[in-house]
Order: sequence, then C-alpha cells, then structure tokens
Amino acid sequence: MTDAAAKIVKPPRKPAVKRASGARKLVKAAQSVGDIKAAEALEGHRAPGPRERAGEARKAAILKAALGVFARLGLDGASVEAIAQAAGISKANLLYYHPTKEALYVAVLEQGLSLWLAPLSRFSEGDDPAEAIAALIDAKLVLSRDHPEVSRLFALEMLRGAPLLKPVLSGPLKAVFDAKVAVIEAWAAAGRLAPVDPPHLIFALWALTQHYADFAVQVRALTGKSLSEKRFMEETRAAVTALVLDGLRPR
Amino acid sequence: MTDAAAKIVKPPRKPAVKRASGARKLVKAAQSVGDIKAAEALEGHRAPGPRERAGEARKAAILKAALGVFARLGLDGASVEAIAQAAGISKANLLYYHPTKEALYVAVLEQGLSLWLAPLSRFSEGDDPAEAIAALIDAKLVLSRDHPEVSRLFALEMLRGAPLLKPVLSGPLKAVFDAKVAVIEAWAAAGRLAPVDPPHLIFALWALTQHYADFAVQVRALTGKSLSEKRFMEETRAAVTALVLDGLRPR
DNA sequence: TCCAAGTTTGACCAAATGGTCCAAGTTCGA
DNA sequence: TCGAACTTGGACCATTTGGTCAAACTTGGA
Repeated sequence: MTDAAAKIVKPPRKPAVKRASGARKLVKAAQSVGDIKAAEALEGHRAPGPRERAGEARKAAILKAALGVFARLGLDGASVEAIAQAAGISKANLLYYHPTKEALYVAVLEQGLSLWLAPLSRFSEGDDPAEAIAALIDAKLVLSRDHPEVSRLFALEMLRGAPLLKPVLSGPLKAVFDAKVAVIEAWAAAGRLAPVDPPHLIFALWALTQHYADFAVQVRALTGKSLSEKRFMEETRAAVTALVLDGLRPR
Repeated sequence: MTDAAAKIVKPPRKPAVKRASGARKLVKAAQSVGDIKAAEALEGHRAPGPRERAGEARKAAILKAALGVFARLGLDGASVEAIAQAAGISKANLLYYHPTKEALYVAVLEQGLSLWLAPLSRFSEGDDPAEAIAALIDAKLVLSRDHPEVSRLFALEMLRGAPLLKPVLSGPLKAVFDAKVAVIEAWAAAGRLAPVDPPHLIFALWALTQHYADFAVQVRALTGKSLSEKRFMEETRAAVTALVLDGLRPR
C-alpha cells in the first residue's frame, strides 16, 4: 500500500478538542467564576467513569506542570517539550490534550483566573472598612505565598500587553472593579475612611501584595527571607496593613 | 583564487567586542553609576573622531530599539531579526555590534541600571522624611511615565528569577538598600515617622510606583487613563503620596 | 588620490522547536 | 473474551532563529 493510498483509506483523525479563540474562552471563564461545572451539568450528566476521571487527573497534572514552566519562562521561553517532561509525558501526548502551545497557555490562564479575581470581590459596603481591607491584604498575601506562579503568570501576561487578557480586564474585571470603587466611595462618603481615591487604593492593594510574589527574588536578595517563612509572612502582613491603614506620619 | 585560498589569505576578523560574563558586567555597571566614562578616561583618551561618534549614535539607536522589543517580548520572545528591523539595520549588522542576543540583552539591562537604581539613593537622614518620601514617589512615577520599558524590562528579569541581575541585587543594590533602611530607622527612632518596618516601606514605595508602568495595560483597561496624561499623573502622585503618608484611617 | 580599517549585508548553516502521523498499546463495556 | 474508542510515544517534517562568513562598500586621513 502506498502512502497516498493509506492517506485515502485512513483520513487523519484530528483530536476532538475544540479550538476557541483564547480571549473568548477566558472571558467566559471569568464570568462563570465559582460556577465552573454549570455548563457541563446543563448538557446532561453522564456518570464520570473511571477512565474519564483518570483523564481529568492527568489533565490537571499537565496544567500544573505548564503553570510552573510558563510562569518562569513565559509563553515564548517555554518549550512544549519542557512542559511535557515536567508533566512526565511525551510531547506528542501533551499535544493530544492541548492542540497547540497557545491553547495550553490559555487553559493555564483560565485555570488561574478565578483565584486571581476572587479576593477583590469579597468586600461589600456593610463591612467594616479597616477589617475588609485587612482581609483583602491577607487574602492576596496568602495567594502570593501559596501560588506565586499564578501571580507571576498574570504579571507576565500584563507585561506582554495582555493580548489574551485584555477582554477580561475591560469586561468582567472592570465590572468588579467599578463595583468596589463604589463601595470605597460609600465608605469615604460616610467618613469611615479618609478621602482616598478609590481606583488608586485598589491598585495599591494589588501592587503591595503581588510584589512579594512577582519580585520574590529581589525580596529574598535584600532581606534573605520569603513569604514561605511564617515569621516573614506575618511581618509582611502587619507592615502592609499598618502602612495602608495608618500611613507614615506619626499620629 | 579558490575559496580555500581566500580563507588563508584573509583569516576571519572577529569584531573587537569583549565578551564578559553578563552578570559581572552588570555588577560593574551598577558600581560605577554616574561615573561611566571613568575607565575610558584612564586608558588614554584619543579624540572622539567623527566616525566613532556616528558609531556611538548607532549603537545607542540599537540599544533603544532592543529595549523596546525586549521589554515587550522578553529575552526569548524577541528575535534578533525583529530588533534589527526596529533599529533599521540588518541582522548581521546588529550582530556585528553585539556578538550574541544575550550580550545585547545584558547591554540593555546595563544601560537601564543607573536609571533604575538612582531614585532610592537620593534620600538621607538629614532630609525631612515626608518630603524625601514624596520626592521618591515622584521620581519613580516620572520614571514609570517616561521609561516604562525600563521598568518592564527589569520586572521581566525579576520574573525570570533574575539570573543576570541576582549579583547586582545582593551586591550594589543591597548596599544602597541597607543604607536607606538605616536612614528610615533613624527617622522612626527620632519619632519623625510612625514606627514602620523599613524594608517593607521600601518595597511598598517600589511596588506602588512601578505598578503604573508594569501593569499599565490593566490600569488603562480599568480607568481608561495612563500616566502620560498630565491630569492622571498628578492624580496618581497625590493618591499614592497621601496613602503612604496618611493612610486610610480617618484622622 | 588611495588604502587600510571599519561597516554592512545577503547567503548560508545547524540546532531548536511546534506540530503531524501512524503504529502500538490500553481499557471500558457488552 | 473481544473490539471499538481512547492513549501514548517514536519518527518525522517544516519553520524559525541564533549565529557565521565572505565579499562588497564607505570613509577618515596620509
């Protein structure tokens, strides 16, 4: 049988992975934060099946490996081979689950999105401002400690100009952002907060906390410590909270 | 004349560019901040010459182009061809000035280093704390506005784990850092400042200001503005300064 | 004017890399 | 037990890309 004949008899069987626009997928992911299984549930739930389960686990392992590699090397710096190796599978096998490197990258971003967006959404007008802000700082620092790669990945994406994330930023994120700006304004109006500029306060909270993940090398080089050390974590939490709440000027 | 003969008659003439360890070069650069011409002056100064002058200018243009490309795409994402194109020359010509892509990258980093390190070194114990800090914030914001690519390049390098910068971080930078920590401690001890944690204060000042360069896309997506707009620049300066000096709690 | 040194580039090369293909397993369910 | 669908990876391919080379061009200065 010639090669040509073979080609005709057995037409190439593309893996049945849908190829959506990365950006579109991300927006959807951002919208359904905390409701991930919704779509699946709607279109009839078959039993998980032991095989499917194993598949999910492997897929998760791949994403984890990919996160690590992407966060350190970036989309361009990371090679599919390297990720496959980190995941303990062959390159071809990795490509079986994620048709292209970029698709994999989007999947990783998608997975980190809820983690990334969550802390901000947690405070509302009823809360005590000082407490809510302290809680936000704590939540973001915990994230910087336990998932620095997620923070770094998003930082990397921002530095690239956020080609994939921009729709998320100006869509779902902006919605949350605006809502929280309103909350802070209300607090300030009620005199429960000094008259700060709400958007800048939010940026400040993000910057102050993410810094310990994104610039961890620098922090380590200058202080010799990192958030993974309990004492330093606590020290950082206290310092950031004190600074934000009370400022530098002696009272 | 055969090719072989030609080879013998005209042995390859390597460009006279010294190939130093990237990291070592960076440390030296960091140490001689503000004293760039020192070495040159020592080893006998010939007149600049018109050709040499033009060469310098071209070299500067290359560095500028490279900064732009590296800051957006990263070391791996940037192709030598793309940089050459941005500089308006051929790839081979670019490689004539900088023997390897990494060497070019180091040169770019080196060039940004003084800019990067300068603002912190500017305050001393004699200054008024509030003024000195406000000045630092202003200086860093100006830098974020006028040279965001420099900020982004360094951020990128940090996210990579700073393989090239680590010696600078734990050497020259740590020296300045420690000195300024002492200054802040003195201020606090004299009661001129609330009892903040000095290292964390410095991190905070960096994080708060660099954020507007590194995460400019996000800032733009959420507020529609950027530091290049005069009003927004001023607004940001005021907000950050107020937050740092007075905090959130109403007085 | 003339040439040696410096500059520039097109052609080329080898390695790395994203992605394809197919043959060989593996496993679930009937 | 058997086969269809799902997995897996070795071999392979086309492209990109960092870097080399030699030949041609430009120019300052003697």
